[in-house]
Amino acid sequence: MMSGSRTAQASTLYRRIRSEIEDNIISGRWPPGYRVPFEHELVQQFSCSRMTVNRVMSDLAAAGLVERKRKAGSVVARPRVQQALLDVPDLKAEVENSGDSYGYELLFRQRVAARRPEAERLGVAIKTPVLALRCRHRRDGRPFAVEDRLINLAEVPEAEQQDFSLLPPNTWLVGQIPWTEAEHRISANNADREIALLLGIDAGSACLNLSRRTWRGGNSITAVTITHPGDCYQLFARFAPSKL
Amino acid sequence: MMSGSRTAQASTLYRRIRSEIEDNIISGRWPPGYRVPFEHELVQQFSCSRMTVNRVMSDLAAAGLVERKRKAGSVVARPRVQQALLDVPDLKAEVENSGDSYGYELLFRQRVAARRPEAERLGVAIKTPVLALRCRHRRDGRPFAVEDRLINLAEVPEAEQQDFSLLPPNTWLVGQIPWTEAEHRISANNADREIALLLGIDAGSACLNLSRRTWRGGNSITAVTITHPGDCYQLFARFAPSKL
DNA sequence: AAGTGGTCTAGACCACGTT
DNA sequence: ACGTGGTCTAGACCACTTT
Repeated sequence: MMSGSRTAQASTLYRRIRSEIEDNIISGRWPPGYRVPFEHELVQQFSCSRMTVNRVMSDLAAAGLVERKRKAGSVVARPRVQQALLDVPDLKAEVENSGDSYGYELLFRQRVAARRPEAERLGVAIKTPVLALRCRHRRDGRPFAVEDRLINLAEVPEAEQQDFSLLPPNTWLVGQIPWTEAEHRISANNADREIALLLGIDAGSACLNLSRRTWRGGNSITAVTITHPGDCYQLFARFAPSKL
Repeated sequence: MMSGSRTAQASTLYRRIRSEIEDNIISGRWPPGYRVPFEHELVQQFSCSRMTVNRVMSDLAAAGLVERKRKAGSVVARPRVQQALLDVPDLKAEVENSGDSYGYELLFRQRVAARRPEAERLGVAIKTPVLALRCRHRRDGRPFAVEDRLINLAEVPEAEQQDFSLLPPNTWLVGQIPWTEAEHRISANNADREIALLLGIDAGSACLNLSRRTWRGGNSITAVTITHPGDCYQLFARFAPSKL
Protein backbone atom coordinates (compact mmCIF):
# COMPACT_ATOMS: atom_id res chain seq x y z
CA MET A 1 0.00 0.00 0.00
CA MET A 2 3.02 2.24 0.27
CA SER A 3 5.30 3.21 -2.56
CA GLY A 4 5.47 0.49 -5.15
CA SER A 5 9.01 0.58 -6.48
CA ARG A 6 9.70 -2.34 -8.73
CA THR A 7 12.34 -1.19 -11.12
CA ALA A 8 13.41 -3.71 -13.69
CA GLN A 9 17.01 -4.69 -13.14
CA ALA A 10 18.86 -2.98 -15.88
CA SER A 11 20.87 -4.33 -18.73
CA THR A 12 23.60 -1.76 -18.45
CA LEU A 13 25.39 -0.17 -15.58
CA TYR A 14 24.17 3.25 -16.65
CA ARG A 15 20.54 2.13 -16.55
CA ARG A 16 20.95 0.34 -13.28
CA ILE A 17 22.35 3.42 -11.58
CA ARG A 18 19.87 5.73 -13.24
CA SER A 19 16.77 3.76 -12.40
CA GLU A 20 17.91 3.22 -8.83
CA ILE A 21 18.31 6.95 -8.30
CA GLU A 22 15.15 7.74 -10.23
CA ASP A 23 13.27 5.30 -8.05
CA ASN A 24 14.40 7.01 -4.89
CA ILE A 25 13.17 10.33 -6.21
CA ILE A 26 9.90 9.24 -7.75
CA SER A 27 8.90 7.12 -4.79
CA GLY A 28 9.39 10.05 -2.48
CA ARG A 29 12.12 8.41 -0.42
CA TRP A 30 14.35 11.27 -1.55
CA PRO A 31 12.10 14.31 -1.25
CA PRO A 32 12.73 17.65 -2.96
CA GLY A 33 15.82 19.23 -1.49
CA TYR A 34 17.36 15.89 -0.51
CA ARG A 35 21.08 15.88 -1.14
CA VAL A 36 21.90 13.13 -3.59
CA PRO A 37 25.20 11.32 -2.91
CA PHE A 38 28.25 12.96 -4.46
CA GLU A 39 29.65 11.49 -7.61
CA HIS A 40 32.62 10.01 -5.78
CA GLU A 41 30.25 8.33 -3.32
CA LEU A 42 28.23 6.83 -6.17
CA VAL A 43 31.47 5.68 -7.77
CA GLN A 44 32.23 3.75 -4.60
CA GLN A 45 28.69 2.49 -4.15
CA PHE A 46 28.47 1.11 -7.68
CA SER A 47 32.14 0.32 -8.13
CA CYS A 48 32.36 2.10 -11.44
CA SER A 49 34.17 4.98 -13.04
CA ARG A 50 33.22 8.56 -12.50
CA MET A 51 32.21 9.07 -16.13
CA THR A 52 29.36 6.62 -15.72
CA VAL A 53 27.78 8.21 -12.68
CA ASN A 54 28.46 11.64 -14.13
CA ARG A 55 26.47 10.79 -17.21
CA VAL A 56 23.62 9.52 -15.07
CA MET A 57 23.53 12.64 -12.96
CA SER A 58 23.92 14.97 -15.94
CA ASP A 59 21.04 13.28 -17.70
CA LEU A 60 18.87 13.43 -14.57
CA ALA A 61 19.65 17.13 -14.36
CA ALA A 62 18.71 17.57 -18.02
CA ALA A 63 15.46 15.75 -17.32
CA GLY A 64 14.83 18.13 -14.44
CA LEU A 65 14.87 15.57 -11.66
CA VAL A 66 17.89 16.98 -9.86
CA GLU A 67 19.73 20.26 -9.67
CA ARG A 68 23.49 20.27 -9.56
CA LYS A 69 25.87 22.82 -8.15
CA ARG A 70 29.60 22.67 -8.00
CA LYS A 71 30.99 22.31 -4.55
CA ALA A 72 27.50 22.02 -3.07
CA GLY A 73 26.56 18.76 -4.74
CA SER A 74 23.26 17.64 -6.25
CA VAL A 75 19.82 17.89 -4.72
CA VAL A 76 16.44 16.52 -5.78
CA ALA A 77 14.60 19.24 -7.69
CA ARG A 78 11.11 20.25 -6.80
CA PRO A 79 8.70 19.41 -9.58
CA ARG A 80 8.58 22.27 -12.03
CA VAL A 81 5.10 23.64 -12.28
CA GLN A 82 5.56 23.90 -16.00
CA GLN A 83 5.99 20.15 -16.11
CA ALA A 84 7.25 19.76 -19.66
CA LEU A 85 4.51 21.62 -21.46
CA LEU A 86 0.98 20.58 -20.89
CA ASP A 87 0.79 20.32 -17.17
CA VAL A 88 -2.38 21.67 -15.78
CA PRO A 89 -0.52 24.56 -14.30
CA ASP A 90 -0.58 26.01 -10.88
CA LEU A 91 -3.38 28.44 -11.58
CA LYS A 92 -2.35 30.71 -8.75
CA ALA A 93 1.22 31.05 -10.01
CA GLU A 94 0.04 31.44 -13.56
CA VAL A 95 -2.33 34.27 -12.86
CA GLU A 96 0.12 36.10 -10.66
CA ASN A 97 2.91 35.67 -13.20
CA SER A 98 0.82 37.44 -15.79
CA GLY A 99 0.40 40.36 -13.41
CA ASP A 100 -3.26 39.89 -12.59
CA SER A 101 -4.72 39.50 -9.14
CA TYR A 102 -5.64 36.01 -8.10
CA GLY A 103 -8.66 34.99 -6.10
CA TYR A 104 -9.52 31.65 -4.56
CA GLU A 105 -12.54 30.21 -2.79
CA LEU A 106 -13.17 26.79 -1.34
CA LEU A 107 -16.73 25.83 -2.18
CA PHE A 108 -16.89 22.30 -0.85
CA ARG A 109 -14.73 19.99 1.22
CA GLN A 110 -15.60 16.56 2.55
CA ARG A 111 -13.83 13.39 3.58
CA VAL A 112 -15.61 10.37 2.19
CA ALA A 113 -15.06 6.67 1.72
CA ALA A 114 -14.85 6.16 -2.03
CA ARG A 115 -17.95 4.75 -3.62
CA ARG A 116 -18.23 3.66 -7.21
CA PRO A 117 -17.93 7.04 -8.97
CA GLU A 118 -15.05 8.31 -6.85
CA ALA A 119 -13.24 4.99 -6.98
CA GLU A 120 -13.39 4.93 -10.75
CA ARG A 121 -12.41 8.52 -11.23
CA LEU A 122 -9.42 8.21 -8.95
CA GLY A 123 -8.54 4.65 -9.81
CA VAL A 124 -8.61 3.27 -6.27
CA ALA A 125 -10.51 0.54 -4.44
CA ILE A 126 -13.98 1.18 -3.12
CA LYS A 127 -13.99 2.44 0.48
CA THR A 128 -10.58 4.06 0.13
CA PRO A 129 -10.62 7.27 2.16
CA VAL A 130 -10.81 10.24 -0.17
CA LEU A 131 -10.92 13.97 0.20
CA ALA A 132 -13.37 15.63 -2.20
CA LEU A 133 -12.97 19.31 -2.98
CA ARG A 134 -14.58 21.90 -5.16
CA CYS A 135 -13.08 25.34 -5.52
CA ARG A 136 -13.24 28.38 -7.71
CA HIS A 137 -10.39 30.47 -9.11
CA ARG A 138 -10.66 34.10 -10.10
CA ARG A 139 -8.54 36.35 -12.24
CA ASP A 140 -8.99 40.02 -11.52
CA GLY A 141 -12.14 39.19 -9.64
CA ARG A 142 -13.72 37.33 -12.50
CA PRO A 143 -14.25 33.56 -12.10
CA PHE A 144 -12.18 31.69 -14.65
CA ALA A 145 -12.01 28.13 -13.36
CA VAL A 146 -13.98 25.65 -11.31
CA GLU A 147 -11.92 22.81 -9.91
CA ASP A 148 -13.30 19.46 -8.79
CA ARG A 149 -10.70 17.37 -7.06
CA LEU A 150 -10.33 14.03 -5.34
CA ILE A 151 -7.28 13.32 -3.22
CA ASN A 152 -6.33 9.79 -2.18
CA LEU A 153 -5.92 10.01 1.60
CA ALA A 154 -4.34 6.57 1.73
CA GLU A 155 -1.38 8.02 -0.17
CA VAL A 156 -1.47 11.61 1.05
CA PRO A 157 -2.84 11.47 4.60
CA GLU A 158 -1.40 14.92 5.32
CA ALA A 159 -4.08 16.38 3.08
CA GLU A 160 -6.67 15.76 5.75
CA GLN A 161 -5.00 18.26 8.06
CA GLN A 162 -5.15 20.91 5.36
CA ASP A 163 -8.41 22.79 5.16
CA PHE A 164 -7.66 24.39 1.77
CA SER A 165 -9.72 27.42 2.64
CA LEU A 166 -6.88 29.74 1.71
CA LEU A 167 -4.43 27.69 -0.30
CA PRO A 168 -5.48 25.98 -3.56
CA PRO A 169 -4.97 22.22 -3.41
CA ASN A 170 -2.71 22.19 -6.42
CA THR A 171 -0.37 24.74 -4.92
CA TRP A 172 -0.18 22.70 -1.75
CA LEU A 173 0.25 19.37 -3.51
CA VAL A 174 3.05 20.66 -5.71
CA GLY A 175 5.01 21.35 -2.57
CA GLN A 176 4.17 17.99 -1.00
CA ILE A 177 4.48 15.35 -3.65
CA PRO A 178 8.00 15.01 -4.91
CA TRP A 179 7.39 13.65 -8.35
CA THR A 180 4.54 12.25 -10.30
CA GLU A 181 3.31 10.81 -13.51
CA ALA A 182 0.23 12.40 -14.98
CA GLU A 183 -2.37 11.77 -17.62
CA HIS A 184 -4.48 14.45 -19.22
CA ARG A 185 -7.68 14.61 -21.16
CA ILE A 186 -8.93 17.75 -22.78
CA SER A 187 -12.38 18.23 -24.16
CA ALA A 188 -14.99 20.87 -24.74
CA ASN A 189 -18.55 20.93 -23.52
CA ASN A 190 -21.46 23.24 -22.99
CA ALA A 191 -21.82 24.73 -19.53
CA ASP A 192 -24.68 23.30 -17.53
CA ARG A 193 -26.64 25.57 -15.21
CA GLU A 194 -24.51 24.89 -12.18
CA ILE A 195 -21.21 25.55 -13.92
CA ALA A 196 -22.63 28.58 -15.70
CA LEU A 197 -23.68 30.03 -12.36
CA LEU A 198 -20.30 29.40 -10.81
CA LEU A 199 -18.38 30.88 -13.73
CA GLY A 200 -20.76 33.75 -14.32
CA ILE A 201 -21.43 32.80 -17.91
CA ASP A 202 -24.51 31.80 -19.86
CA ALA A 203 -25.67 28.22 -19.71
CA GLY A 204 -24.65 26.52 -22.93
CA SER A 205 -21.46 28.52 -23.40
CA ALA A 206 -18.51 26.47 -24.53
CA CYS A 207 -16.16 25.40 -21.76
CA LEU A 208 -12.70 23.95 -21.92
CA ASN A 209 -12.47 20.88 -19.76
CA LEU A 210 -9.22 19.50 -18.37
CA SER A 211 -9.01 16.24 -16.49
CA ARG A 212 -5.81 15.12 -14.92
CA ARG A 213 -4.91 12.02 -12.97
CA THR A 214 -1.67 11.85 -11.10
CA TRP A 215 0.35 8.93 -9.80
CA ARG A 216 3.40 8.50 -7.70
CA GLY A 217 5.21 5.24 -8.25
CA GLY A 218 2.10 3.55 -9.61
CA ASN A 219 -0.22 4.75 -6.87
CA SER A 220 -3.01 7.16 -7.60
CA ILE A 221 -2.58 10.49 -5.85
CA THR A 222 -5.24 12.82 -7.12
CA ALA A 223 -7.76 13.31 -9.89
CA VAL A 224 -8.86 16.76 -10.88
CA THR A 225 -11.25 18.26 -13.38
CA ILE A 226 -10.94 21.91 -14.21
CA THR A 227 -13.58 23.76 -16.16
CA HIS A 228 -12.74 27.06 -17.84
CA PRO A 229 -14.90 29.37 -19.84
CA GLY A 230 -13.80 28.58 -23.38
CA ASP A 231 -13.09 32.15 -24.27
CA CYS A 232 -10.92 33.11 -21.33
CA TYR A 233 -8.42 30.36 -21.09
CA GLN A 234 -6.02 28.93 -23.60
CA LEU A 235 -3.78 26.03 -23.13
CA PHE A 236 -0.44 26.61 -24.66
CA ALA A 237 2.40 24.37 -25.62
CA ARG A 238 5.57 24.77 -27.58
CA PHE A 239 8.00 22.27 -28.98
CA ALA A 240 11.50 22.31 -30.18
CA PRO A 241 13.69 19.40 -31.13
CA SER A 242 16.28 19.90 -28.43
CA LYS A 243 16.30 21.47 -25.00
CA LEU A 244 19.82 22.71 -25.22
CA MET B 1 14.81 33.95 -47.63
CA MET B 2 15.97 30.36 -47.47
CA SER B 3 16.76 28.44 -44.32
CA GLY B 4 18.11 30.73 -41.68
CA SER B 5 20.68 28.74 -39.79
CA ARG B 6 22.51 30.90 -37.34
CA THR B 7 23.59 28.67 -34.54
CA ALA B 8 25.45 30.37 -31.76
CA GLN B 9 28.98 29.12 -31.61
CA ALA B 10 29.03 26.94 -28.60
CA SER B 11 30.91 27.12 -25.37
CA THR B 12 31.80 23.46 -25.29
CA LEU B 13 32.91 21.02 -27.89
CA TYR B 14 29.85 18.87 -27.24
CA ARG B 15 27.51 21.76 -27.92
CA ARG B 16 29.37 22.86 -30.99
CA ILE B 17 29.15 19.43 -32.57
CA ARG B 18 25.57 18.92 -31.50
CA SER B 19 24.23 22.21 -32.76
CA GLU B 20 26.08 21.86 -36.03
CA ILE B 21 24.47 18.49 -36.67
CA GLU B 22 21.11 19.65 -35.36
CA ASP B 23 21.28 22.59 -37.72
CA ASN B 24 21.82 20.38 -40.70
CA ILE B 25 18.78 18.33 -39.78
CA ILE B 26 16.40 21.08 -38.77
CA SER B 27 17.23 23.25 -41.75
CA GLY B 28 16.47 20.40 -44.09
CA ARG B 29 19.95 20.19 -45.55
CA TRP B 30 20.05 16.65 -44.21
CA PRO B 31 16.59 15.29 -45.05
CA PRO B 32 15.02 12.22 -43.45
CA GLY B 33 16.97 9.15 -44.44
CA TYR B 34 20.21 11.06 -44.98
CA ARG B 35 23.18 9.11 -43.69
CA VAL B 36 24.92 11.09 -41.00
CA PRO B 37 28.72 10.78 -41.01
CA PHE B 38 30.08 7.84 -39.03
CA GLU B 39 31.48 8.50 -35.61
CA HIS B 40 35.05 8.05 -36.81
CA GLU B 41 34.42 10.60 -39.55
CA LEU B 42 33.08 13.11 -37.05
CA VAL B 43 36.10 12.41 -34.86
CA GLN B 44 38.33 13.46 -37.72
CA GLN B 45 36.16 16.39 -38.71
CA PHE B 46 36.10 17.87 -35.22
CA SER B 47 39.47 16.57 -34.08
CA CYS B 48 38.12 15.13 -30.88
CA SER B 49 37.78 11.82 -29.13
CA ARG B 50 35.13 9.30 -30.02
CA MET B 51 33.41 9.62 -26.64
CA THR B 52 32.45 13.18 -27.42
CA VAL B 53 30.83 12.55 -30.78
CA ASN B 54 29.29 9.38 -29.40
CA ARG B 55 27.57 11.35 -26.68
CA VAL B 56 26.27 13.82 -29.23
CA MET B 57 24.88 11.12 -31.48
CA SER B 58 23.43 9.14 -28.59
CA ASP B 59 21.65 12.21 -27.29
CA LEU B 60 20.34 13.08 -30.74
CA ALA B 61 19.02 9.54 -31.01
CA ALA B 62 17.37 9.87 -27.61
CA ALA B 63 15.79 13.12 -28.77
CA GLY B 64 14.49 11.30 -31.83
CA LEU B 65 16.40 13.30 -34.43
CA VAL B 66 18.43 10.37 -35.73
CA GLU B 67 18.22 6.61 -35.75
CA ARG B 68 21.30 4.57 -35.21
CA LYS B 69 22.14 1.06 -36.30
CA ARG B 70 25.31 -0.84 -35.76
CA LYS B 71 27.25 -1.46 -38.89
CA ALA B 72 24.80 0.57 -40.96
CA GLY B 73 25.52 3.90 -39.31
CA SER B 74 23.13 6.72 -38.37
CA VAL B 75 20.42 8.29 -40.50
CA VAL B 76 18.21 11.31 -39.98
CA ALA B 77 14.89 10.12 -38.55
CA ARG B 78 11.62 11.12 -40.06
CA PRO B 79 9.61 13.26 -37.66
CA ARG B 80 7.51 11.08 -35.45
CA VAL B 81 3.87 11.88 -35.84
CA GLN B 82 3.46 11.57 -32.10
CA GLN B 83 5.79 14.52 -31.68
CA ALA B 84 6.48 14.29 -27.96
CA LEU B 85 2.97 14.33 -26.59
CA LEU B 86 0.62 16.99 -27.67
CA ASP B 87 1.20 17.20 -31.34
CA VAL B 88 -1.90 17.81 -33.30
CA PRO B 89 -1.67 14.34 -34.63
CA ASP B 90 -1.96 13.04 -38.12
CA LEU B 91 -5.72 12.58 -38.03
CA LYS B 92 -5.64 9.99 -40.77
CA ALA B 93 -3.12 7.82 -38.98
CA GLU B 94 -4.91 8.29 -35.70
CA VAL B 95 -8.30 7.21 -36.94
CA GLU B 96 -6.92 4.25 -38.81
CA ASN B 97 -4.83 3.16 -35.84
CA SER B 98 -7.96 2.95 -33.74
CA GLY B 99 -9.51 0.65 -36.31
CA ASP B 100 -12.11 3.03 -37.67
CA SER B 101 -12.50 4.00 -41.29
CA TYR B 102 -11.14 7.38 -42.28
CA GLY B 103 -12.70 9.81 -44.70
CA TYR B 104 -11.30 13.00 -46.15
CA GLU B 105 -12.67 15.80 -48.31
CA LEU B 106 -11.05 18.91 -49.64
CA LEU B 107 -13.57 21.72 -49.34
CA PHE B 108 -11.52 24.68 -50.48
CA ARG B 109 -8.14 25.32 -52.04
CA GLN B 110 -6.74 28.59 -53.27
CA ARG B 111 -3.40 30.22 -53.81
CA VAL B 112 -3.42 33.78 -52.55
CA ALA B 113 -1.01 36.58 -51.78
CA ALA B 114 -1.17 37.04 -48.02
CA ARG B 115 -3.20 39.99 -46.88
CA ARG B 116 -3.42 41.20 -43.33
CA PRO B 117 -5.33 38.28 -41.73
CA GLU B 118 -3.32 35.56 -43.44
CA ALA B 119 -0.02 37.32 -42.82
CA GLU B 120 -0.76 37.61 -39.12
CA ARG B 121 -2.01 34.08 -38.71
CA LEU B 122 0.99 32.62 -40.47
CA GLY B 123 3.52 35.13 -39.27
CA VAL B 124 4.81 36.17 -42.67
CA ALA B 125 5.07 39.41 -44.61
CA ILE B 126 2.11 40.75 -46.52
CA LYS B 127 2.00 39.55 -50.13
CA THR B 128 3.84 36.34 -49.34
CA PRO B 129 2.37 33.59 -51.54
CA VAL B 130 0.20 31.34 -49.45
CA LEU B 131 -1.90 28.27 -50.05
CA ALA B 132 -5.20 28.36 -48.19
CA LEU B 133 -7.05 25.10 -47.58
CA ARG B 134 -10.16 23.93 -45.85
CA CYS B 135 -10.89 20.26 -45.44
CA ARG B 136 -13.07 17.91 -43.50
CA HIS B 137 -12.15 14.67 -41.76
CA ARG B 138 -14.53 11.84 -41.03
CA ARG B 139 -14.41 8.90 -38.70
CA ASP B 140 -16.67 6.05 -39.71
CA GLY B 141 -18.44 8.41 -42.05
CA ARG B 142 -19.20 10.94 -39.36
CA PRO B 143 -17.50 14.35 -39.61
CA PHE B 144 -15.22 14.87 -36.68
CA ALA B 145 -12.89 17.69 -37.69
CA VAL B 146 -12.77 20.76 -39.90
CA GLU B 147 -9.29 21.89 -40.78
CA ASP B 148 -8.35 25.41 -41.91
CA ARG B 149 -4.78 25.63 -43.05
CA LEU B 150 -2.35 28.13 -44.51
CA ILE B 151 0.88 26.94 -46.07
CA ASN B 152 3.76 29.31 -46.75
CA LEU B 153 4.60 28.75 -50.40
CA ALA B 154 7.81 30.74 -50.08
CA GLU B 155 9.12 27.97 -47.83
CA VAL B 156 7.27 24.98 -49.24
CA PRO B 157 6.80 25.71 -52.93
CA GLU B 158 6.20 22.01 -53.62
CA ALA B 159 2.83 22.38 -51.92
CA GLU B 160 1.49 24.22 -54.94
CA GLN B 161 1.87 21.10 -57.08
CA GLN B 162 -0.16 19.10 -54.60
CA ASP B 163 -3.90 19.33 -55.04
CA PHE B 164 -4.73 17.75 -51.67
CA SER B 165 -7.94 16.31 -53.03
CA LEU B 166 -7.05 12.86 -51.79
CA LEU B 167 -4.25 13.29 -49.27
CA PRO B 168 -4.70 15.43 -46.14
CA PRO B 169 -2.17 18.27 -46.02
CA ASN B 170 -0.81 17.18 -42.66
CA THR B 171 -0.06 13.70 -43.92
CA TRP B 172 1.73 15.16 -46.90
CA LEU B 173 3.64 17.77 -44.92
CA VAL B 174 4.84 15.22 -42.37
CA GLY B 175 6.58 13.43 -45.21
CA GLN B 176 8.00 16.62 -46.72
CA ILE B 177 9.28 18.77 -43.92
CA PRO B 178 12.16 17.16 -42.11
CA TRP B 179 11.84 18.78 -38.74
CA THR B 180 9.93 21.57 -37.15
CA GLU B 181 9.19 23.58 -34.10
CA ALA B 182 5.56 24.01 -33.24
CA GLU B 183 3.33 26.07 -31.02
CA HIS B 184 -0.16 25.09 -29.91
CA ARG B 185 -3.17 26.85 -28.55
CA ILE B 186 -6.22 25.04 -27.33
CA SER B 187 -9.53 26.65 -26.58
CA ALA B 188 -13.23 25.94 -26.63
CA ASN B 189 -15.97 27.80 -28.43
CA ASN B 190 -19.54 27.47 -29.56
CA ALA B 191 -20.07 26.25 -33.11
CA ASP B 192 -21.28 28.93 -35.48
CA ARG B 193 -23.75 28.00 -38.19
CA GLU B 194 -21.12 27.26 -40.79
CA ILE B 195 -19.08 24.96 -38.57
CA ALA B 196 -22.22 23.31 -37.22
CA LEU B 197 -23.30 22.52 -40.73
CA LEU B 198 -19.92 21.11 -41.67
CA LEU B 199 -19.67 18.95 -38.56
CA GLY B 200 -23.29 17.92 -38.53
CA ILE B 201 -23.92 19.25 -35.05
CA ASP B 202 -26.22 21.85 -33.59
CA ALA B 203 -25.18 25.48 -33.77
CA GLY B 204 -23.95 26.49 -30.34
CA SER B 205 -22.53 23.09 -29.45
CA ALA B 206 -19.18 23.24 -27.71
CA CYS B 207 -16.19 22.67 -29.99
CA LEU B 208 -12.59 21.97 -29.16
CA ASN B 209 -10.31 24.27 -31.06
CA LEU B 210 -6.67 23.56 -31.81
CA SER B 211 -4.37 26.04 -33.45
CA ARG B 212 -0.87 25.11 -34.42
CA ARG B 213 1.90 27.08 -36.02
CA THR B 214 4.95 25.36 -37.33
CA TRP B 215 8.42 26.63 -38.12
CA ARG B 216 11.51 25.21 -39.69
CA GLY B 217 14.69 26.94 -38.71
CA GLY B 218 12.88 30.12 -37.72
CA ASN B 219 10.76 30.32 -40.87
CA SER B 220 7.03 29.87 -40.72
CA ILE B 221 5.83 26.80 -42.57
CA THR B 222 2.17 26.37 -41.86
CA ALA B 223 -0.62 27.49 -39.57
CA VAL B 224 -3.60 25.27 -38.97
CA THR B 225 -6.79 25.48 -36.97
CA ILE B 226 -8.71 22.30 -36.33
CA THR B 227 -12.22 22.34 -34.95
CA HIS B 228 -13.64 19.21 -33.35
CA PRO B 229 -17.04 18.57 -31.88
CA GLY B 230 -16.32 18.79 -28.16
CA ASP B 231 -17.89 15.48 -27.37
CA CYS B 232 -16.19 13.31 -29.94
CA TYR B 233 -12.58 14.19 -29.62
CA GLN B 234 -10.30 14.19 -26.64
CA LEU B 235 -6.76 15.30 -26.56
CA PHE B 236 -4.66 13.02 -24.55
CA ALA B 237 -1.26 13.36 -23.02
CA ARG B 238 0.79 11.39 -20.57
CA PHE B 239 3.92 12.26 -18.70
CA ALA B 240 6.60 10.38 -16.95
CA PRO B 241 9.82 11.72 -15.56
CA SER B 242 12.12 9.76 -17.84
CA LYS B 243 11.77 8.16 -21.22
CA LEU B 244 14.02 5.22 -20.50
C1' DA C 1 42.12 26.55 -0.06
C1' DA C 2 39.42 22.76 -0.91
C1' DG C 3 35.91 20.14 -2.98
C1' DT C 4 32.47 19.74 -6.27
C1' DG C 5 30.77 19.10 -10.93
C1' DG C 6 31.92 20.06 -16.31
C1' DT C 7 34.29 18.45 -19.84
C1' DC C 8 37.41 15.83 -22.53
C1' DT C 9 40.76 12.09 -23.76
C1' DA C 10 42.70 7.71 -25.51
C1' DG C 11 42.18 3.85 -25.07
C1' DA C 12 39.34 -0.92 -24.42
C1' DC C 13 36.07 -4.78 -25.05
C1' DC C 14 31.71 -6.26 -26.61
C1' DA C 15 27.20 -6.87 -29.35
C1' DC C 16 25.08 -6.59 -33.35
C1' DG C 17 24.01 -6.64 -38.19
C1' DT C 18 25.67 -6.59 -42.78
C1' DT C 19 28.52 -8.86 -45.90
C1' DA D 1 34.70 -11.57 -41.07
C1' DC D 2 34.29 -6.97 -40.54
C1' DG D 3 32.79 -2.35 -39.29
C1' DT D 4 29.54 -0.04 -36.80
C1' DG D 5 27.71 1.69 -32.51
C1' DG D 6 27.17 0.57 -27.06
C1' DT D 7 29.36 0.83 -23.10
C1' DC D 8 32.91 1.52 -19.78
C1' DT D 9 37.46 2.88 -17.74
C1' DA D 10 41.13 5.60 -15.50
C1' DG D 11 42.77 9.19 -15.76
C1' DA D 12 43.19 14.59 -16.64
C1' DC D 13 42.46 19.63 -16.36
C1' DC D 14 39.41 23.34 -15.55
C1' DA D 15 35.57 26.37 -13.53
C1' DC D 16 32.89 27.46 -10.05
C1' DT D 17 31.36 28.03 -5.26
C1' DT D 18 31.65 27.62 -0.69
C1' DT D 19 34.57 27.80 3.41
